[in-house]
Amino acid sequence: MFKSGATNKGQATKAQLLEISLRLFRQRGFETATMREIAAAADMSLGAFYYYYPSKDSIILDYYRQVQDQHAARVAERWAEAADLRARLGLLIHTKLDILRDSRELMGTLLRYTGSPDHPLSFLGESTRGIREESISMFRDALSSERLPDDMIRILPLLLWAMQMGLLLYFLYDKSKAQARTTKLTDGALDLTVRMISVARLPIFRPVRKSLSGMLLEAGLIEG
Amino acid sequence: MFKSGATNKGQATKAQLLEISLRLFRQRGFETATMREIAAAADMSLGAFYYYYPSKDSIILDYYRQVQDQHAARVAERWAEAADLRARLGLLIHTKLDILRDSRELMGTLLRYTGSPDHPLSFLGESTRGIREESISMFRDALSSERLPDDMIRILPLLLWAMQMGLLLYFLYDKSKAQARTTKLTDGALDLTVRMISVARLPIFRPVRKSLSGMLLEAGLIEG
DNA sequence: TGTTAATATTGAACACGTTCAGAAATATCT
DNA sequence: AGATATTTCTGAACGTGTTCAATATTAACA
Repeated sequence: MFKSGATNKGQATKAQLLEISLRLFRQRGFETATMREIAAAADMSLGAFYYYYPSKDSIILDYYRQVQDQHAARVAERWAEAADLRARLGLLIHTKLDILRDSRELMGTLLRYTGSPDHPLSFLGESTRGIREESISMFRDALSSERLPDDMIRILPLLLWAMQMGLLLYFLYDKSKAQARTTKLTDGALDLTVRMISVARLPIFRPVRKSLSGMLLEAGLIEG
Repeated sequence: MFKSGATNKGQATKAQLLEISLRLFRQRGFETATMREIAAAADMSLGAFYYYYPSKDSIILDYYRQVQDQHAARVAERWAEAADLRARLGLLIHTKLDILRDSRELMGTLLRYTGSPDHPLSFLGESTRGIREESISMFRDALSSERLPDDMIRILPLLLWAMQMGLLLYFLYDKSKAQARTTKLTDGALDLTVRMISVARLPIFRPVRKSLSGMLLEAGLIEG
């Protein structure tokens, strides 16, 4: 399947099917929208659809890829405007929130197999490693112009990514208008974060940092 | 349904059905085990089973309840042995790991609807609030004998619970023998935690603590 | 061009979780 | 005991995601 170049006929229809599917998911809800509906909307038989996507859930994986690409693009656009660390972190997270705002249900669906490590669609599993690492790398980039001890450079991207995950979870459950509470929490968390970073950078905290980085290294959560 | 006393006939069979279901889930896997198999193992018709549990997933909710009760009981048993904060936190988390060790798949299933805030089985939703608060309260108890500033007393139980969640997630994905890596990570994290608690307690950190507790309060994550 | 290989599509079937009108069994009341 | 209400159970059906052998369509090659 799709052995020849990237601008394949097959890949084009697959991209089209992704659009149609996402539109239906947003209109009718992920559960409510049936595969038969999707196939009908795409003017093909039910079985034909399965030639492109192995399962209903697997469509969400491409959505995830789309979100990550969009995130990287939109952040790059405005990267120059962000003068300091605080601004860059704000740009990163607020942009992500904006992208996900109208698709929170889909984002939630993405978490469905987080508890199943071996499932091909596990959010923390192997199949999503690439996207995850791109996302973590964006935080690495945000830190790159700071003068920080090596251990912090290794630890912080993961920690910031984890914080973003926490905020996204809060975002998902946020019933306030336009998720205003999440916006506020994000800004508060980031203010605190940059303050804590400049404190943690002090030489007094070197032993603590060493313990932490040793621990995370041994756990395989960061690399040497 | 079940209008009379607690020692009802119906509740007894429901408890039996829970046992049978969990046994089958562990033996054959949650997905693989079918409702028809479960009903057959319980010597009743498929439809009859649905008189007791509204869905396959909902069985897991009772499992969650069972885990929490077992956790509270086992921790209470050995509470006296734990002399200081470090020991109490270790007892809490290691006991939980022990309880879940042979049912990691079931535990993962419990996370299935974490991304669906309004789903009746959402792990962070309303229907599980009671269990969740019991779990957080155990950390409050572990801290009760410490002399800590008020704000830390309010913040720490939530933070420790969140850390436990993180460790459980790591545990779920841990492929090392007997999940030894999780054990190690847990001990390292707890050592660091108690160190950080005694640092954060110092008056110099009062402003930071105030920001944090104000933020969490406004976010509705802790109570005034 | 004619033949072969790769790609794309079909439609019917399957297994699964779930629903439900109704029947049976059991408890409650007069 | 008989009548009535409540609890428990049945079996057949439904809609869903998914599979697959068979077929049509398109590309590659001689």
